[in-house]
Amino acid sequence: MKSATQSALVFPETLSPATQALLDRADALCTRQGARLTQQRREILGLILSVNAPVGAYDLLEQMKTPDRRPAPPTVYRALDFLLEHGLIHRIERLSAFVPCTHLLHDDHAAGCNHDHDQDSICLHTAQFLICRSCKSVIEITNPSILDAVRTTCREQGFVIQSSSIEIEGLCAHCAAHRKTPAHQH
Amino acid sequence: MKSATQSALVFPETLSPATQALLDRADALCTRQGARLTQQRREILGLILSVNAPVGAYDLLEQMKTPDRRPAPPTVYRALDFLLEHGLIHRIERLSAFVPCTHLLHDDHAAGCNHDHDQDSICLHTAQFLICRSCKSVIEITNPSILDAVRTTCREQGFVIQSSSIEIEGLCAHCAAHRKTPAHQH
DNA sequence: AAAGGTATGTTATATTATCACATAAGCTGA
DNA sequence: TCAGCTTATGTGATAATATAACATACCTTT
Repeated sequence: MKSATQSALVFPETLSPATQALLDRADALCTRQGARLTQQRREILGLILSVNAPVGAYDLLEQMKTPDRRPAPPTVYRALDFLLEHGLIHRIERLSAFVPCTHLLHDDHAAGCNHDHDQDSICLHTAQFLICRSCKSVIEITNPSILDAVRTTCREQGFVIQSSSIEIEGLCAHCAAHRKTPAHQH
Repeated sequence: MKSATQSALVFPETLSPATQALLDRADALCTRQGARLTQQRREILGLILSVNAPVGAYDLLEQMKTPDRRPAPPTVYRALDFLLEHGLIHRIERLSAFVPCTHLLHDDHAAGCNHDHDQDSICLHTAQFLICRSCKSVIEITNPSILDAVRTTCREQGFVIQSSSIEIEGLCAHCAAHRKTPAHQH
């Protein structure tokens, strides 16, 4: 009776060249920030990058096990903390799971900033997620108008943002289209 | 060695008349929705209302214990699920804790709608929280422009919102003012 | 090599949440 | 009223997520 979660995540045997390239990029970003993307952190980021879904800490832990090595939870959590702090991944609160930051994947100016902001130098690295309850997909969106509205409100209140999460659960376009529309109520 | 959390929440011995009034109001709201605010649910909502802070499930559990009665976790979680479904409380994901919905406390039109929305009949009962890391205060804000921005984005994407949470962590105005402003970095 | 910071290993345990199954309580219609 | 249904609760066990505390290793600078 394994204690692993029942989630059917598929981890590839080996990392794709594309993933390797992203890891190299992440490495460069860390270096630029005076931080070290150690082998272990790199491994864990690699696992997160190579699964097309949010991954739980214990999924990672399972995946890291070999006959030789049985890492304990702190190993994973420490790496996750590092990756979070350096803006390489996000935690999705509602799922207690982790995904790569889209900026690492797509942006050209990726993580130009250094992420320990205070005052009103809020960096755009704030995450917004659409979580589909049906197909479990999670997509990260970056909508400046949401962010602006949040910023404005905080400024009005004198509240200093350090981090924020915006998580929207529902049905993605695809799943919504493939369901009989349920009765409306109001 | 109690397993209770170390949080120093203060629960009053008895409920204030104001809290009682809110409970009656909640009761009426439930009735209107064809649901029953049973004695147990009422008790738990009462506890949440009477603490001026987010409360964890196990805090509630501790508080409910008497020499006669040792409720188990499902008792609390079932009541919390009910209260969430009926829009009487919110869960703060980042804290794994619960607070009353401000609409119950303040609004006149409180929870006029019935909360199992689909399609684009998104009800305003969506929560937005400012969480102070220093003093641990949590305030719920209701900013239509944030909500509008979220709604617009979702509509563009074809995403059907079922629920959402917006959680902003940082320093409240008071705490921000009482700190030496730390060095800026960018 | 010594010293100091950073990173990792390891054991134990804390904290949060759910499952599964039994019992009770409230509601409805004959 | 009571049989039968639905809803609510009790109870024991356990799952899933996360951290504390302390030891060891590793890396860099002197």
